[in-house]
Amino acid sequence: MLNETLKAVPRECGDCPIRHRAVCARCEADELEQLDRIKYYRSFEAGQTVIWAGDKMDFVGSVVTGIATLTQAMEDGRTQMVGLLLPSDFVGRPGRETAAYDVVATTDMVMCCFRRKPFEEMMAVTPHIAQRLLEMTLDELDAAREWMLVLGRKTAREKIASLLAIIARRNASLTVGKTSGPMVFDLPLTREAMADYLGLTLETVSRQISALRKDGVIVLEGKRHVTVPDFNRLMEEAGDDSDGGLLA
Amino acid sequence: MLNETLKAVPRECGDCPIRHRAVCARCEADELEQLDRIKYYRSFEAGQTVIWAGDKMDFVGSVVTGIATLTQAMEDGRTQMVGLLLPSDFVGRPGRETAAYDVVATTDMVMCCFRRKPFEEMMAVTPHIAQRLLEMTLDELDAAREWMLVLGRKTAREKIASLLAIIARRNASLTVGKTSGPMVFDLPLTREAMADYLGLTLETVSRQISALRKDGVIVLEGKRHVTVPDFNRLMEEAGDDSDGGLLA
DNA sequence: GACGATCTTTGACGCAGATCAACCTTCTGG
DNA sequence: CCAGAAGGTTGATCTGCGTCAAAGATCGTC
Repeated sequence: MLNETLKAVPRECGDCPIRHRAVCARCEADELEQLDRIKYYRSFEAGQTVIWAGDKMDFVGSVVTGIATLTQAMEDGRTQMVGLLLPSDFVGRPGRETAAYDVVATTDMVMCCFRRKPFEEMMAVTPHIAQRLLEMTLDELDAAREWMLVLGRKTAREKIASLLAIIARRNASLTVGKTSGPMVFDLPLTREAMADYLGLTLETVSRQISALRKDGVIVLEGKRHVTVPDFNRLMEEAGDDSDGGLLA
Repeated sequence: MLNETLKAVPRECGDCPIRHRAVCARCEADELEQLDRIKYYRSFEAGQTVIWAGDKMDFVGSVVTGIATLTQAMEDGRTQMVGLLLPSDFVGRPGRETAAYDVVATTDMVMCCFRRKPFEEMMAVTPHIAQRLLEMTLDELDAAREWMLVLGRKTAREKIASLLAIIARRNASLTVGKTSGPMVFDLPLTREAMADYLGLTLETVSRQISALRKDGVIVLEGKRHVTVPDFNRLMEEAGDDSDGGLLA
């Protein structure tokens, strides 16, 4: 059965939490109105599959709240996460009929969906949307390339530290101010999902998290609640130069 | 000193080999004329660095002929290739001042460059360019995600087979027709560059290529000239499903 | 309050691939 | 012709992480 969050769906663009970051960020009032006509909200529960790779996909959309993952699987069951979708991230590709990846909600999630055909038509005549989508896609490409370095060249410990740094930094970007001092956040992923993200096994993930805890790089309360007393220390463990990669 | 190829630079858009595939693919005659005013050709010799990560970059452009690589390096020297630039591929990011990655020519190469500022201005008023760039960026993102599966989850043998399959398929897409029968091509990369592409050491690359040769998956003449007698066999070795990923 | 389900941790062991090292081939330049 | 550099191959050994296995923690359900 649906919980409270899931039922509180219908919204106006005016008070949308991702209004200024999503694909519609640059739209004017009249453009929002047009979008409004082709949009609808969908809710997903944690663990629910949004779409399977290969399925027909007749919508595109934005994550409004919650987190989803993009994963690719081999026939023998090996899987690799290829995208982590946070609020404001875009799902689907204009001009493509079928989904290229499995999309799974890892937390309860709300999406703002647009019917694909009308969205494509609108994109063709609304530069604001295409421009914003280009910008977002370029950012994603940068993130994917950063991730390729992690997958290809980093040790297990560095991989875990990199993931923690990415999550910590993202949370910091939401919590304005608070430049220094310990960072605190909850891991939105299971150990298995982290393993799929990093190209590791869940056992190795568990071991390396334990090791980082033992070495004082992080403090754990329960399995998911993390405190990072010294972010620079974490960055060193991740093998990144101190200034830090500046991906969104 | 420059060789013949390098000196044969100046061209007209009319007889440009990448006219229909590059960022200018959708441009009309008048738009080409505009582009012509801000464009210039640059030649690079094999091994030459086009730009270093972090350097100021006041142009963007397309690879016309030859091959370049995009690589990312860690402080301790570990490097990961994050992009392989073939003719028609775009270099640089509108709106970004500095290069994010090292770009190195691996063969003699010619680029068609545009001064960045005028190009950005033109993009803002020329939907054809922005649309084509979006399309190309989405394709690159797909390729990057395919690559993430390779880096994160495939064995050394599968990685090599995957790389060979990608190169073979690309060559096939240029050589029209010829649907079946053995595929023949030259490796555009050294063993070390392949290692950087695949997150391996050059020794492992060498060993796995030897193993694939011994098992009859490929036939080698010299170090670089490869024949693939049975492409489906190669795909199996790559761990991909037989239909084959359909990235450009 | 016992049960199963899901997630997590930890240990023992083995192997794929890294590391270290030697040597071969090809090419360029003096 | 020889020297040196660059690219490549192959062998011996080491090790980080995967694999297999067992058990703890937390949760919701009957």
